[in-house]
Amino acid sequence: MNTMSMSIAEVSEKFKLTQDTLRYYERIGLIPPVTRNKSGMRTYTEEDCRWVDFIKCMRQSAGLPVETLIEYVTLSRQGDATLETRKGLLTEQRTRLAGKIAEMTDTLLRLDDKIERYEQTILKKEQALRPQQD
Amino acid sequence: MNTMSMSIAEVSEKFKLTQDTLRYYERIGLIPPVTRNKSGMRTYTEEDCRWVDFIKCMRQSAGLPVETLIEYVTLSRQGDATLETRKGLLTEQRTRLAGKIAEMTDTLLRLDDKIERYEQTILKKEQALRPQQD
DNA sequence: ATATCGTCTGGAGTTAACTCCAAGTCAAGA
DNA sequence: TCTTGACTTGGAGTTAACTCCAGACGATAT
Repeated sequence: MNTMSMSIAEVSEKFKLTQDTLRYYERIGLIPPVTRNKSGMRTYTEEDCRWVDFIKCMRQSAGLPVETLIEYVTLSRQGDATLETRKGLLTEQRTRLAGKIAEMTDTLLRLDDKIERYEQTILKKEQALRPQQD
Repeated sequence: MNTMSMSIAEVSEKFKLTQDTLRYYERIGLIPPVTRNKSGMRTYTEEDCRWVDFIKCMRQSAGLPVETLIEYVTLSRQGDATLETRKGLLTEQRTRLAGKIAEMTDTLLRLDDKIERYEQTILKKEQALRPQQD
């Protein structure tokens, strides 16, 4: 079921995060408290899912530390007074991320170079092994 | 001193890795054994430094796990017979890295979007606070 | 000769981020 | 009513990658 609300098993499946990780994230305040049913079980609303998605993305792709994200979530729960602060936080992380991407792009070129040199070396080896042909 | 060989203090300074990390990397085989002087101290040759530089780059920028790099270094020390294997290993990591960069670029756009929305929200708030001025 | 400094080693300790587990609750089916 | 299965909690355990430390050694300065 996608509309209304999802069990922890469904959310785990959908976002490829273990149930343990989902509970852990909530426990440490990395995502806001998830909606519960009368027997205390988590029933993720769409809003809850958006948080899971956002946090997963910021952790796994952007690589932001858990602590920074807890700070962001805490600010969010304090309402409009923290809008500027939150924007500042995201902007700073955006800058970091852009820097990291640039650095990784350099590294990619360096790797390409190294691989290219391997190709040359291997080619030379092969030629040395059949000196009489062609 | 840059030509000939450098002490661990100099290498640490140059590559911004602590002496402990340099010794650790060598101990676990992440860089090949470093040249020593008669009293047993490390005296990094240019070749040693190139290893440090490469490994630092692959760890910190490409984010390759230590284990993978140990494998690469081990292969390197086995000579030309492992050229193909090493090239394959690097090629695989290149693909991973390219994927990661693509993913992070998506995330960057997503962050930009979110920041943009913050800007809109903040602007609206400001307008609401001074209703009489045009 | 002695003190200081930079370095050495082996091993223990730390940190971040999960990951696992035991014991308990709740709802549904046999 | 009993069992089964999905879920709950608090807390302990794990993993990767360092990071720190104590005790020893060798070269140089006093």
